Amino acid sequence: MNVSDFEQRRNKILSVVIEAYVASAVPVGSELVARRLRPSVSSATIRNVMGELEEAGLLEQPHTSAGRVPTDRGYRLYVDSLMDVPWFSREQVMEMTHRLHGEESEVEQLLGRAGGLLTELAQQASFILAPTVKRTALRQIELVPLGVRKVLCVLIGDQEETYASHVVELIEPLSREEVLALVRFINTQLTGLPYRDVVDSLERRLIAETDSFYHLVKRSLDILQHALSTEPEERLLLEGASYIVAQPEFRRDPGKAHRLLKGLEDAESLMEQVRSDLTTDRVRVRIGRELPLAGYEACSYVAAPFVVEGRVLGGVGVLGPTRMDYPRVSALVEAVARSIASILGRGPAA
Amino acid sequence: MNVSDFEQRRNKILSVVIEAYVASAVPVGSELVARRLRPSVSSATIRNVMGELEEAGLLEQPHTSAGRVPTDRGYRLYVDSLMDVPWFSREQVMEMTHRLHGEESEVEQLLGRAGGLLTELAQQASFILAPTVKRTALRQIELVPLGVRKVLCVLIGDQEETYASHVVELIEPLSREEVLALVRFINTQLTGLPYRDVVDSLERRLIAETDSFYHLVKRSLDILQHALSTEPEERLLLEGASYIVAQPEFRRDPGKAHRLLKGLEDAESLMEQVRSDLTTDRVRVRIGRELPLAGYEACSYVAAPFVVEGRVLGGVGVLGPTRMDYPRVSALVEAVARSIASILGRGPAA
DNA sequence: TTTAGCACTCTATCTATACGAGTGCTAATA
DNA sequence: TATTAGCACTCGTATAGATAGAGTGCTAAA
Repeated sequence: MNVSDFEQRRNKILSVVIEAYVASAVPVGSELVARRLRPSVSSATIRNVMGELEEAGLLEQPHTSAGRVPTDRGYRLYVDSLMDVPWFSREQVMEMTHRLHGEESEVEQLLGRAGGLLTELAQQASFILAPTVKRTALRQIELVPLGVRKVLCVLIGDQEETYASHVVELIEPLSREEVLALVRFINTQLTGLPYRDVVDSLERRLIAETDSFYHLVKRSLDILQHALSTEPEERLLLEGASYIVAQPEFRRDPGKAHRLLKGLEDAESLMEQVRSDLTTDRVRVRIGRELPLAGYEACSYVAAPFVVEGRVLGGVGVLGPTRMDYPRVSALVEAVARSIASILGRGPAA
Repeated sequence: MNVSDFEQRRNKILSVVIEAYVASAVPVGSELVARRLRPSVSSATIRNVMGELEEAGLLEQPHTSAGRVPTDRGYRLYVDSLMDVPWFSREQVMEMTHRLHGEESEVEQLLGRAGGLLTELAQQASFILAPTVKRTALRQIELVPLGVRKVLCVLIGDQEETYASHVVELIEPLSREEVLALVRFINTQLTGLPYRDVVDSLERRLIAETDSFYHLVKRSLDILQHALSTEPEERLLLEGASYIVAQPEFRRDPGKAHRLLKGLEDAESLMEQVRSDLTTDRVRVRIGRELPLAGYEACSYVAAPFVVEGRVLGGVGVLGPTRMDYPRVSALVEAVARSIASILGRGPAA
């Protein structure tokens, strides 16, 4: 038996342990692994190998006389090189896409359905990182006067259906004519500018200009600054928190569940993490301690971006205990992300 | 001792039991009650009275040799006639109002802060029933063309800062001129109409009219129908789900927690319930089985509407186990509701 | 009417014990 | 040299019995 054969068997055994543990949530013993292994081997041999796997830091024992449980590193190896991600059939993908199309074709509703679908199919909590105007570029704005000192500022982004409205209170009254002038000014001078840079750009102009534009720039700045300051960079739609509590690991230790839910309440930090993970067009898996967020100690997520015309518009993901069916969930998350991308890409619900 | 004295003592004892149980989450025995009672009585007497209270269905024993626990009916009597709701000092109210005012003055942010405040002070989950355009009357609409067959429909309500935007896909292209005509038509012909009636009204006109208006009515109907169909009647902002899991009753029985979180996911039914409870300007308390919602078996909520100029704009509430500090939570919920109302009433953040 | 006293009930806790799952090691085996 | 049968050992879990303690309801006396 050469080295490669050795490796292969080790890996196979690791996979069996992980898959059995994922299915049962109970530490896996050598006997069970031996029974599952294709070329029949004795449990004693398995024990030796499992000992090695433990020394390698891929498995661990809850206590001396228990079976083995995968470590974060064990899952990592499995996810990176061992698991095979199932393929969904054309029909299944069609079915999913069909379910994502629904009565209402707005992006908001589409993402809501996607969350529901993920949660239902994965039987886990799911999250969706939804695009907001603020990450796009200014395509158009509209001002709707609501009173002399109050105006609704409608921001429209250059990507599919990104828009937002914000009420802005003004110190100085704003006349009808001024509104028209402002809209014209902004829609001619600032289009194409990323929303994030709009305020900076206006501030710079304010310093430079002293001419007749000054007033326009000043007022635009006032309004856009306020409108943009209340607009979040992203939104996180979370669904299926109840599934967290239902998992055996969290039932056994309600404190763990509490900490996770507590952590989830600070959506900000999860968003940050997910965003930084979704820069490429790939499924990302974060396992246990790889997630440096308070409360997520025993959790993993699988996330994938939806990419339209080369741009990452947002992402979807499934969140659960480290004991997660990574192959299945990965396939699921990727399929849903692709479905969303294809729906968004093809524009209006066909 | 006359009948009234009897009653008074019974009630006093019920109150003591409830307050002790709320504080400790442990069944309350006669000894403890005797020690707390002002005019010193023996535990034997208390036992007799507690026996009566049990017969009356206000207390119950988890098992023969345990102390007593309040029933839903016991809490109900306590809430209706026995508890005294604490008063917040002027300073405390100011402090709260101050915390509700924040950097951002939009209603959305205000309500978000209110939820955070409630959750933090009550150490329980809180919810907020937020007003939407759909429950107000049409004050103005604006149409922003996003493409030849796509338009952003901005709905503005006749109440403080109620508005919404929806993208509407059109079958037929829409020209600039048509947009102007439509906006003019809607903003002159339909203002003041409750949004709920807008579609009906247009449909009736569609049947009646065959003249030149027909086209306008038809297209308005198309757009408004789509825009309104995706607009919810209400929104429910839920916060502090983690506190639910932290409560001892739910820690002991994770299944209960799971059922409640599951129930919470269907925000629709909770909204319905809360809305129907908040028709008057009063704090409403729902105790245990009085909430006919699946999953809420061992839960109560305390809710209060925020009322501006005689109209119920929305509501706030605290949700937790039936073992809740009703006096404190009631005071809290009412104070927050009033604060919100006063901020909304006085218009822009003063 | 109240209360001291007491027997009774039931749970929670502890201990002891047995059980069994799973391990690691050793020695025999192919 | 790799594998495996065998076995002693460990340790968690399940079971049962004993104990303590909290709280009750009842009775009889004050």
